[in-house]
Amino acid sequence: MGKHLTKRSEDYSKWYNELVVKANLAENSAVRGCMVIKPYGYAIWERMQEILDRKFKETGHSNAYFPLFVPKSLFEAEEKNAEGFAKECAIVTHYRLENDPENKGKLRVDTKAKLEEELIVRPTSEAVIWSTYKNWIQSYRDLPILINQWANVVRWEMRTRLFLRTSEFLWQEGHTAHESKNEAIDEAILINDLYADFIQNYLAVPVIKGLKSESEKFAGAIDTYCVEALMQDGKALQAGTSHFLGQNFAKAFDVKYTNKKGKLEYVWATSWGVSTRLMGALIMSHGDDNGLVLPPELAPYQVVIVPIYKTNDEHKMVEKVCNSIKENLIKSGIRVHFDNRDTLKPGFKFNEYELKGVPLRIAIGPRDIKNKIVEIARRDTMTKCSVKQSDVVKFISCELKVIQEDLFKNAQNFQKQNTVEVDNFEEFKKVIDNTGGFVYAHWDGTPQTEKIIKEKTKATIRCIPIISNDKSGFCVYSGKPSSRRVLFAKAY
RNA sequence: CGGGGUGUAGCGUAGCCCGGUUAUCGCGCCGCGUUUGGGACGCGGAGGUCGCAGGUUCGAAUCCUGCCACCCCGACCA
Repeated sequence: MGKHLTKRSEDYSKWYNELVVKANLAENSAVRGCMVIKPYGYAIWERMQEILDRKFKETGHSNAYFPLFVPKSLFEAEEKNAEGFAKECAIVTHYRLENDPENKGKLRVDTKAKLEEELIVRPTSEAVIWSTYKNWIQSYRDLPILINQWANVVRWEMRTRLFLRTSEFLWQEGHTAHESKNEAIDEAILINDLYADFIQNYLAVPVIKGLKSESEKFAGAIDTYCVEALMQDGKALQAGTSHFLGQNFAKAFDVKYTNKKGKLEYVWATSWGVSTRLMGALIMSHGDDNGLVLPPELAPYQVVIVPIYKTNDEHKMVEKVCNSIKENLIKSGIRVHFDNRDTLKPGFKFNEYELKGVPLRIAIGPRDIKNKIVEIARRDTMTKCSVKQSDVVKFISCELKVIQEDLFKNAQNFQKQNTVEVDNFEEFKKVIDNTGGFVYAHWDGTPQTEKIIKEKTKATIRCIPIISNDKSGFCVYSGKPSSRRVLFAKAY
């Protein structure tokens, strides 16, 4: 697989293989850039789903499911949205195959089965959802609608990249409808904050919250809020977005409600999402030369127990202690895996779980049993220590918290060390070209300047940060006045 | 779609320039035995449309033409 990866991700190929493989759908298939998510990789995604789902529900949202296919007429309704996604859509034009009389055993498209209206495979679900909401909303009493869906979407990207930009990806997309502008804006901000909290406290990846510039915002949005993370190679990754859609979709799909005064009004909307891209963020934030490093909050199993023995009798004895420790850990709510496979040597297992990023490893052999201790190894620091068997649960609960915090602190330090303020264009170019990272610079606020900077340096405005105590200054490129700095970086 | 490159076993590869027995090696896989506190070792074994199609030739993985797929750099993007 190595040869099919980019130069950079070749470094990661060792542990990509543990999580995910590039789909080999068919020989010479035109479907490119799809990925098969292996069980261990999927378990990580499930942890993300579990945590996010809980948070959505805590904030009043419910799950629902909408169709995969979007009739073209619906897709076209919101002009900017349609325009923005038009170039990356898969389109269903026929609904039947037939035997090919000239090519025995082969099938061909039945040209008689052409669809009246083409179906777009959803690149995002605003169109289907808003055409449905139209029928759900009549009165202010029907609002707000706070719905999330877990789904797959297809975006026919010209260039794909495992995790970060696959043709098909899994995500959640929230779509809400509100009575007032402010309520919708509050919702968009609430979710952006929720994403930041999730990514920082669970993935242990520090993010910068902000607003997208005019040219970077979502097609069809008034404002796009986002969280931006910095990867170890100095490139930025958009980790999540939350859009205030204004009344654009309500107008496009004619979604009106009667307010308390009996007057008809268009509803206000938001949409927001995070995707399997977050798994890429995880890999590129914490991974090291030995493989993946998972934050305990997210690890499918937080602890792995590896037994060590020579004889059958020793195996039985060790197994018994392992099982009892496993039970105790489970009782304390710790996710634990006891790897009792007897076809592999302990050393092999050590390496395997390091590759998989399991935060803590317990090794137990005859020697430990005699001394009533176990050996515990930390994945992130690669350090080992001995712990009394009676203290294992306490020690591990505590250590998991420490690892979670340390991972975040380390990533945060990295981000700080790779963030600079720059006041002239020469310096700006130098930083972007050499060290990469986040660059705070003044910008005159025009799309033209933004575009020129992108052309000259490949750096884009990642966001206009929400938190800023910046003084006014002069645009790093044009020298025109600027009220504040914005965040530039090369992005994935 | 523009520029560059690659395609040989499940994975990674040698061979290609300069055509010539049965296509190389490592990992992995299967069997037996010895091993087991940091990726074990020995012996034996299985596994190949050399990307596809055509051409040149007595003979093609190797040379030529076309096609396909993939990778890298651009435009696009979560």
